[in-house]
Amino acid sequence: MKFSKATNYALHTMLFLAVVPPNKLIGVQQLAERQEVSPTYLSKILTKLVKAGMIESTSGANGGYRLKRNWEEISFLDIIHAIEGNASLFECDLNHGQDCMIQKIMVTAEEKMEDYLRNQKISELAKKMTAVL
Amino acid sequence: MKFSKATNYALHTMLFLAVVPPNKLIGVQQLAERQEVSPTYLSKILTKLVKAGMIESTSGANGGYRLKRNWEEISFLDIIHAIEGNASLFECDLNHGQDCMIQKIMVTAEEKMEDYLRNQKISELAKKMTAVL
DNA sequence: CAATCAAAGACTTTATTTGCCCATGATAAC
DNA sequence: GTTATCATGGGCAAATAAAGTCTTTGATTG
Ligand code: SF4
Ligand code: SF4
Repeated sequence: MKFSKATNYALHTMLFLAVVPPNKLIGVQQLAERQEVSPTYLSKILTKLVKAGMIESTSGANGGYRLKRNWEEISFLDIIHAIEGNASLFECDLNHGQDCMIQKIMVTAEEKMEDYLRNQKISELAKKMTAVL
Repeated sequence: MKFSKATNYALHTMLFLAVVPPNKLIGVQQLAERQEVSPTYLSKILTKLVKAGMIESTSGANGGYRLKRNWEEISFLDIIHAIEGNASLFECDLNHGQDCMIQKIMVTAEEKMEDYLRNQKISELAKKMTAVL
């Protein structure tokens, strides 16, 4: 029960892209260096973000990644789901019907966390961070 | 990022012990059968609960497990922490100081979930379940 | 066409979880 | 006291998941 490193990398990447000059293309190498992770591994994570429609990529020389138009609305939860999937944190094999109280409690607990993360937009965090500089 | 099966087993066991006649000793075999898990594995989980002070065990013939005196106060969160540990769900290698906004958001999110789970006592859930019978 | 860069698939390594086996120790019944 | 029962503990094996590597392909720039 831990967030994966992949999620960590995705959050940092998104935040970095949100702070950098808009529409500027950033290569995977530069992103990987900052986070001390191998470019090939980070590449896979970035591809997930592309498929989730959060960033777009440009191949070829001077290519790289940048945020998509709707990026202001992207939340922490969006990023986490893009990497970790949408499955529930709690699952049981013997499914005794939908009115199981244990499941209800566990699912509700997860939703408490998700409700908060859904309201944390990277755009707002980026604003706060640039204000500090 | 998922709750382990061990946590699942622990929750079910605690709830079962809360529904059963008080002070009655239940052996690991009976607990394991209900949950379709091997007794040997469940045994290790139960030992964790014993060490966490939530249940007590009696060796020898007719031995088994039962809840401890303060069991009415035990919450879902207590059980989860007993099994999964107390470490934060989000951790980064490069620790850039305690005022990192990413960490703050992730830790706060986790606390939202924990706040809810802390208020879900197994005693109250047991009450509701016996009311249904 | 040559250099650069993302995408994708196959693969290896590492870590964690889950589960089993067996020896040990405690307790009750006989 | 001997035997049956039951928890505890260590070590080990299998299964699963996470993390990371390598290599090929294909797109774009210049
Ligand atoms: S009691 Fe609820 S959580 Fe447990 S196995 Fe049945 S449905 Fe799943
Ligand atoms: S920015 Fe925050 S979360 Fe990221 S590595 Fe630094 S301290 Fe950790």
